[in-house]
Amino acid sequence: MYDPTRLAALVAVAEAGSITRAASRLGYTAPALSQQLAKLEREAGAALLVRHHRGTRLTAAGELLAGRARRVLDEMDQARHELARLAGLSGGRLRVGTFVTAGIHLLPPVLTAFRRAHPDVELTVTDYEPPAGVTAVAAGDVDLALTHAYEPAAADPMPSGLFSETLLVEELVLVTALGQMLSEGSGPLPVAELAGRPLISSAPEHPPRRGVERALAEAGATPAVVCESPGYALVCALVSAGLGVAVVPEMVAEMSPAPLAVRRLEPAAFRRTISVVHRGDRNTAAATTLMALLRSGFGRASAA
Amino acid sequence: MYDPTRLAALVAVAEAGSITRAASRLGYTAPALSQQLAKLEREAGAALLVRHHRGTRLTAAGELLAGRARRVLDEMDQARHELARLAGLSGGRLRVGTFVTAGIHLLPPVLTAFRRAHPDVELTVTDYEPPAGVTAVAAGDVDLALTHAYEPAAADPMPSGLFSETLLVEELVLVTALGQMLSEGSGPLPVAELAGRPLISSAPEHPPRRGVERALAEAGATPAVVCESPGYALVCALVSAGLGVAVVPEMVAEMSPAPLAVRRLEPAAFRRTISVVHRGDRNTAAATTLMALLRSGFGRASAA
DNA sequence: GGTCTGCCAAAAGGAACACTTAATGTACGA
DNA sequence: TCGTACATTAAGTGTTCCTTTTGGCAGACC
Repeated sequence: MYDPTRLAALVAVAEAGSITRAASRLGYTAPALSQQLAKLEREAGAALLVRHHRGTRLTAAGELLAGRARRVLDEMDQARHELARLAGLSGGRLRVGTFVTAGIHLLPPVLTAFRRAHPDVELTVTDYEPPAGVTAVAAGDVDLALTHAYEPAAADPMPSGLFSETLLVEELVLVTALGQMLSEGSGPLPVAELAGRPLISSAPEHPPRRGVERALAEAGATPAVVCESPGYALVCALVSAGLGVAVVPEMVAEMSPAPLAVRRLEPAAFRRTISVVHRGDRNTAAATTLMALLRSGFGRASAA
Repeated sequence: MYDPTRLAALVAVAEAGSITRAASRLGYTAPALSQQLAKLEREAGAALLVRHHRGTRLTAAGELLAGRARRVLDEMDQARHELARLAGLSGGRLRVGTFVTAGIHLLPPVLTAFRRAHPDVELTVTDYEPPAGVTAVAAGDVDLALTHAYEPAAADPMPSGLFSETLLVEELVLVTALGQMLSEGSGPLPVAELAGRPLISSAPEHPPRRGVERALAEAGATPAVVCESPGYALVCALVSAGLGVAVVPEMVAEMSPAPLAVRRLEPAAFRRTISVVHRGDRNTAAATTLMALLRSGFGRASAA
């Protein structure tokens, strides 16, 4: 059972004439390819390459295996195309709406997987802050959209003909600058402890988070800075710089490029739900496929 | 690029009718196969399997991919056979002589690799304690033989028509029962410290180790038990039981099933060289191939 | 002759992957 | 209601693979 990646490496060397060139053409470093080819030679039980001082050629055995390799790679390519055609995806397009955070942290691996399986589907990603995503699906501007809803808050009803499926529920956690963690212990922090703390908040009248901001105000947190920017990049940067604390989704806290200290809150009253809005029976095949990937993809994300 | 192992799993499920049966037929557990198939489905971007309550069937997409998979696996099989034929190995045989320790610790992974590449070569492994291995190659009883030579000792000259290639040089180290390590420190132990220690030794007149035993006697070690058994399994067992200390090859000390404390000696005068004895130009193709595997295989063994 | 350049290989460290066992879920038949 | 058969989920462990760094080697060039 030869690893097709290694077979592709062999073919690439045959065509490029050197390991280094083949590696850069495939997007690897030269040592990586050298190791893989050495393993392939061991597995094949024969010398496949002749190392020249001006490149690398294939031996007779190498040419033979490269020939079979081309056929193997061809079969796999055909399989991919056939599967795409069977799924009715070939040549179609897929338009995804997403809010900023999901677009940064969640969507990329899923879209990568989709693209690998269906390279000829035209992909479009558009940024919509909720509830604009729902509107976009309703208007037919996108095939599906990722949205979020915060608790405590009232859930907006779905327009008729649209459906919402929950992908992930995550807690909101407290983030502070490193070394500024409030009080002792590592367990959940009572919300009351936020009283008097300078709070970096989203716009209080920003619909999705309205309930959260009000609850924080009731706990006695002191508004320090109000961020009007979509997403949490700015909030995290300000918190990391020591301007105050903030309550953000767990995923944001963990993936933040700025260093942050993270702490859960008690009681765990703050949550956000990430959902995908779609058209149900009227979904395109591409949309259905992406939704399947979203489901398993988010399963992995929550496990990590 | 579909992993051929996963493709084989899909074919196996198609033929077995259930994941559990396919798994046991392939030598895996059911969860392993289930996970691999789930990944294949994600990669393919389509549902391949229909989970019944009485087994698992393939969907149309699954059947399609399974068909391509059969062809891919076929190509790989053909490639293997062609490579074997090209190497002149098909239907041949390979007889290997080895001393006990190498047969236990070094040869198995190399033979496994050889067998995978050339399943139709008839393999024979025979146990020869040096210098009988050289004689066996000279007599044509085996195609090649692994032998060892200890230092200090005189190297026997090769009979004409035979050649010896060094594969590995390893130090001899001191082993004791756990908790009985002599003196302090973790650096190399001066040989003089062995004076008066009870020594588990190989037969003093056993040719390969004669020089080693004599040097240990000169250092003042007290013979406690003399082992006449080939290999070091018995020596290690006695040492581990606390009957005395011993000086054994590093590889033996590290791979011993009985728990042992290991310490290097100073000066590092004791070594053994593991070589392969062969016929040079008159080697069979199979022998040449195995020697290539031995070279890279021992490279890995020394790295581990 | 000495230096530079291009190419390949070895070593070490970190991230990802695949396997295992154990536990959970689900439909069917007695 | 229980027992069986099948599949999945979860958690832990070992291996694999890729990257960076380093070293060696042959020809080109000054």
